[in-house]
Amino acid sequence: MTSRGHTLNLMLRKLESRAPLDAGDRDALLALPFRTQTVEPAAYIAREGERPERSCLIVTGFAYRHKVTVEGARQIVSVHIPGDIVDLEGALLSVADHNVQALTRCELACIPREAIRELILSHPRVGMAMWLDTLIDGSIFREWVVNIGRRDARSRIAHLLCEFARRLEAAGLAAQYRYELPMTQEQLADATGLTPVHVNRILMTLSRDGLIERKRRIVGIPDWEALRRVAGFSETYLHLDQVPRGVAATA
Amino acid sequence: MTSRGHTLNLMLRKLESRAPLDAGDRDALLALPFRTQTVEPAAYIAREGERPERSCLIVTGFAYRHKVTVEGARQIVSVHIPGDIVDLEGALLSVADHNVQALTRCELACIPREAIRELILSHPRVGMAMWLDTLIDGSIFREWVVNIGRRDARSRIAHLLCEFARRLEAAGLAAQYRYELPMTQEQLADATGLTPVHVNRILMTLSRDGLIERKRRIVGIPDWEALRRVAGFSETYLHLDQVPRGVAATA
DNA sequence: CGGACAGTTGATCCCGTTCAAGAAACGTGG
DNA sequence: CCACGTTTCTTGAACGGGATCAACTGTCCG
Repeated sequence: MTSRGHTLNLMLRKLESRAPLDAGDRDALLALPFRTQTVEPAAYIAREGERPERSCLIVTGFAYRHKVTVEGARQIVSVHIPGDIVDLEGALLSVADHNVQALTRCELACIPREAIRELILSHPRVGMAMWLDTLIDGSIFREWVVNIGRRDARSRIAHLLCEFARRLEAAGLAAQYRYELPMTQEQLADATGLTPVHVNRILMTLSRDGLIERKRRIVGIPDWEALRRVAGFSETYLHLDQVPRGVAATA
Repeated sequence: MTSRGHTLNLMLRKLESRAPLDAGDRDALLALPFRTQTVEPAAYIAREGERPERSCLIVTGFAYRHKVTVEGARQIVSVHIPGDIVDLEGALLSVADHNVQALTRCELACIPREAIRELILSHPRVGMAMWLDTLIDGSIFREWVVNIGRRDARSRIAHLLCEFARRLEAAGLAAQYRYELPMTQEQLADATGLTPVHVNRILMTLSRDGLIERKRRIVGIPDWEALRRVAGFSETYLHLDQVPRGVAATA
């Protein structure tokens, strides 16, 4: 009972930050059927080519999405943090076009795709919030295209670290530009389109230049403005400001 | 013949191919207020940082979305063809995170954001179709991240050419792997994260190897299977299976 | 006919890769 | 608690794909 409410509250808060919902929307959302599930690091949450049957809310832990080319090279296309809904595409697309894998041990709340479809048909404001969530996802993908396509290795890695800082902070999981990033350098390489060796060298120089501090996988940013400048980072694309306005909801 | 109904029929057909609509949905969609507009090549359709007030359906012509880094490098993040709805994010996001620019002369049908919001709240199935459209957009972005991050220049360009072939064919704008691609080599470079010079060299070798045929900006693919293999192309990510045949058959 | 822009080609350079090997850190099980 | 295999990180040396710089050749169009 309490755990039920608690778990989906995370999703409710996320969606409400994207678009205003009324009491009926909230109740319907919290009444969604779901199954909690704990997966180990590196476990697959979804596989390319499979027919998805559910969408997952990350309650705790980190996950990432990736694709593998025919030559066997892996590219990570996004990293997800607690509160994110991964595989929302599972609700509407008939076949998964990428893999979702756990980065750390994750607690997930899995919701059957039919339940989501019914919810958005009966409560269009919830659908609107989910759509908005997908739009923001898309915005982040676009920035990743720019990051990988047009920034050199140093800016590229700095940009990734800036993005995590702001997203984790917005989710209440980081403060004062210090956070845990549970990714190996190989995974960072796969996220930035570089090699692990080069990622290592760049991290070294960033540390040496006082732009970041590293203790194991804790990242600290002593001078945000300096790192931001190196990265060419501007957080507009994260749409964190998404103030609920305009879409009138009667509470 | 640019009657009201005719123009929006293109959008109706697009959305109907993504999710089933009923008669009421159709009528409401066709009753959307819109303004047709013709823009010249290179004209801006939307600008980063602006507050979007409308979304645009491309009736004829090509357009692309891009971002510019602080160092001035440009990255094209997507290319759009007739029937595509660009800037659907304009309906929900409060600030545009990228530019949209015309590639050729374009006829657009511009719909005010408020009208779209009202439509999806009153007709959730339409909202669902638009959401699905956004999800497929996202899938294409992911593939671009992989393309730019993990494929070498030759595969990268081959992949882009394969993608255009399939998308244009699905829209009824290409047949037998022959189509017009109204992009300069500089724009191809900006789309693939390469330099114009290198794009030129790669196109040369692709021609020399009989993988493509070029006459001005007409691209022909004499041996689809061969180019597909060079590109490592698999069309799952385009989710064309959700699209019935002949979507753009404006007979 | 001339000016502008797109495409082509050559020469050279450099950022990031590749290959290789050692050093930490991290579990395990004894 | 330590011994030990495994993964991750680190560093060096050499290579190469694509960038850069620069010049030339169409081709379109007024």
